[in-house]
Amino acid sequence: MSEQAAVYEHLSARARLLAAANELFYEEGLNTVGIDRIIERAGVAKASLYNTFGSKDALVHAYLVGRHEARRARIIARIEALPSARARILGIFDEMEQRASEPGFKGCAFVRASAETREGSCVKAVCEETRAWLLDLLRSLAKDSGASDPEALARQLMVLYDGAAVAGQMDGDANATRMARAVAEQLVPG
Amino acid sequence: MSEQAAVYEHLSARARLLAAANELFYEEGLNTVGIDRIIERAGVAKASLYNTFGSKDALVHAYLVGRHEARRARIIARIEALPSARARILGIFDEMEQRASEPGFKGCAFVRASAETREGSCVKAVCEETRAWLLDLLRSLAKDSGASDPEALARQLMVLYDGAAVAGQMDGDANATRMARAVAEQLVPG
DNA sequence: GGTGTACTATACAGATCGGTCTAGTTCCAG
DNA sequence: CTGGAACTAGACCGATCTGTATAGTACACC
Repeated sequence: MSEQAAVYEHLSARARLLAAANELFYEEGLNTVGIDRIIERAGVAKASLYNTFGSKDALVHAYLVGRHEARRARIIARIEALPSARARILGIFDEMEQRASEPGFKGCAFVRASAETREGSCVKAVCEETRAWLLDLLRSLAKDSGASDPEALARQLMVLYDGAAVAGQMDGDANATRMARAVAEQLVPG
Repeated sequence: MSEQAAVYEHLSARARLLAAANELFYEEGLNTVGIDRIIERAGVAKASLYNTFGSKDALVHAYLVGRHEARRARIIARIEALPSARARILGIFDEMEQRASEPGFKGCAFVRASAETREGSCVKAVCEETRAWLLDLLRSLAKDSGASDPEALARQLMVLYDGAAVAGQMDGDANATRMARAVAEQLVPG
């Protein structure tokens, strides 16, 4: 068992594999990281990976589903107590700023994943799901905010959100998220 | 020579390799596409690739440098005749909208490339170069536009630009570029 | 005609890829 | 005590990867 693997000591093989995939796939890319690197970091036998997930593709899928659920949970936890639609919208950007400030932030996992998969991949479906969820949330909040054109506002906020993540990925700082938030403040009424 | 390769008929081996790399790397990713696929589409012998570029990494680098120069040329050609800083800023978004409307648009090549390379790669340098160029351009235009805080405006426009490209990549339409342009219209004075 | 350059075709090397298989260990439940 | 589930270690498979080496072709220039 590697040094890295010791961190996951008490977890099941499945959880350890997901934790390792979560780090390696996100940091270095789906195709750059091989099965061997993952099982080494997870401290798990190769047979366990194939018993649990069946294939690398399935592990990739599980990794992305986990990312989607984690982000959803973080955003909801962040904004649920906020008093207004406007505050909740800005809270979404605050949540990203927090993540972008942490070391190891590399942008949106779904954008990264979709950059290295062909058209018909199962990755695409998860990406669409998570984007649809976020757009729905923004649309709902835009409506509640009293915007004159909630649909357009939601899409503009989505562009800002995506742009902040990419700029964070490429430039390695959280400044872009503050810029995006500043623009959002101007766009959202109230 | 494959069917695809016939397109590049009159070009040198170097140009054909770059053209093939430009399609395949962009569409499917740096690590997904192997040398064999590239030389097949280029209709070129493997030895020619290694005589010309020396390694796959060097081909990747040349591909990205070509992308950078092509984009710079397109943007400059698009905005040079425009009458004001404001028009030139919006022209940058118009240029992207045009590209995003073409079939096969998959977002920013540099974002895609950086999503599948480790930290210390030579890809990083080209990405920084092209981003620095665009940010400089936006900063200069923001200053000329008479904005009260040109630096902040430039960075906000950069977020919008990045976001538009990503949304185009993920959603497969040019609508996001129009949304980004609409926000830019609000931000730039005049 | 002869020489060099640019190129092609293809076999090959060594590493690594995803994935399978066997054999053995640990440990809890009946 | 026994059986089964969960897991480990590692050999192994065929395919594919980047890169090299060999041998030969087409053509321009002197």
